[in-house]
Amino acid sequence: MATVDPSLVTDLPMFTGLAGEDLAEILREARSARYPRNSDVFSQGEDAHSFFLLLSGHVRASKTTPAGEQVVMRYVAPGEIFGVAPAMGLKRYPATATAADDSVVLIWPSAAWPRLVTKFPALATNTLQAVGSRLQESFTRVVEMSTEQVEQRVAHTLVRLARQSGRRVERGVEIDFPISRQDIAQMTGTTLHTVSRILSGWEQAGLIESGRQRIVLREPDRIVALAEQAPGEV
Amino acid sequence: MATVDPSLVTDLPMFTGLAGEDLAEILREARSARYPRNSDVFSQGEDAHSFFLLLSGHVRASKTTPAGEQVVMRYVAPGEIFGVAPAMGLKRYPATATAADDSVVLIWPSAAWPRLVTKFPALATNTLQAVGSRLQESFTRVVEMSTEQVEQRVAHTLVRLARQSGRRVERGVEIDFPISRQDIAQMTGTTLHTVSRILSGWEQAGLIESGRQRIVLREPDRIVALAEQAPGEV
DNA sequence: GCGGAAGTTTGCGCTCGCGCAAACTGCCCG
DNA sequence: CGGGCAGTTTGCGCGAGCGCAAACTTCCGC
Repeated sequence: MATVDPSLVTDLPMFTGLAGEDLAEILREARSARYPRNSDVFSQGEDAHSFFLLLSGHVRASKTTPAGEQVVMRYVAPGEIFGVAPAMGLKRYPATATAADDSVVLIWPSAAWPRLVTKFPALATNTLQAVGSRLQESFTRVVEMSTEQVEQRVAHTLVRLARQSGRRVERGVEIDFPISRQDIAQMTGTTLHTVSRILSGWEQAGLIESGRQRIVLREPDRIVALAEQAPGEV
Repeated sequence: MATVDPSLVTDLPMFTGLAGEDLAEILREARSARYPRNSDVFSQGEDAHSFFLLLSGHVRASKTTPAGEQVVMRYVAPGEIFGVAPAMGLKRYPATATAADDSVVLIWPSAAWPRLVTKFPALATNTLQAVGSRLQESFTRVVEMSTEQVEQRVAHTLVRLARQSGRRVERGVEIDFPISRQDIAQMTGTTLHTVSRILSGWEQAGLIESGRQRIVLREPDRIVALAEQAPGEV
């Protein structure tokens, strides 16, 4: 397996303050792998043997409750690290990571973490920032779940997905990976039925255009408005 | 202002791997302050000038939505760090920290962080673990909000508070700081009315004993059972 | 010891969104 | 090209819990 070309990753936030030979040394410890759509990168509860960086594609992180229900925690976009359980002191992965689309990832063995972080303290700082911004996202989600109605939550979720992984398309912004009503339901704490009803409504109103696992925001601004307006205020 | 006695804090997770002169040096950069009950340590949106460690008392971290609603993110227990926005690369505090009870905190100026973390990389690692475990808690909360009914969420919340800040008392476990129905409502995404109804029910059933800003779990095991059982299963 | 403020309890009606059920449609695979 | 499956749409009825309103209780300051 060939070594990873540093030029692919130099500009990522994860490697801020690292370059040249340092970066090359870090990359030498990694291998890359391809995951076809719908395959698992790792599973909840599994021994946290590695940590990852997504090069291309999209990865869905989801948690399963004791009762067997699934909740989607986030979608990982290219350039982001994920499965950093070892750095947070966890022995097992707290969630399952599934390729939402064909994906290529870099993989470091967890055992390399202590050594790398000792030699390159910038890694700890950068990881801390990455984890910190995830904590903010998670807080935002708790706040939304606590205070917003379902329709508003769905709007917020679509806006976030579009910002993070939107692709400009003829008339609007398309979410750049296959995503089902069920997935959105599991991100917003509702049922696929309710999501379907809401999206149908928006499609009628010309706000979006959608199909099987595909959503195009035709009028992003009006979706943003839905996301931000107070519940009663129409 | 006297220097902080290292013996007070040596055993905290935050200072794992640090001792003697190193620890003393870190503490020399801090000052301590006392916050009376209901006073704010810092406010959401304020410039993140400092980061903190709680020595005694309890601090409530809450976020206010644009619409003016409050959501309680967590209660900080003694020994924990909080307000670590600077370490996560934030310029402003994302939440408001209020003393839930008379509290004593250590305060470091944010400006000291880069220097300290460079000189003592263990700080970054320890902070990463602290932030990581908060991320896990936050995820747990998202999952609960997504899949559980209100009664179950309240049960989970009380169990968590009792584990984190419970005090063994004559018959049961008392939550060790003043907490209102309103606070619990803001932690569980419901209204104080609903919380009041639920707690009244539990009090009738002998599961708890409660008063003004005071809750004693009489039968912790049965509350745990409520928290864990599937909604339908009675 | 009194008055008021803060916190808590309780009632009632209504609505959002779930649960259940069934039909529909685009896609993949044989 | 046809069968079947995965994903989606839609209808209908019901119930958890919210919104509003009002009474009650405990605590604190004066």
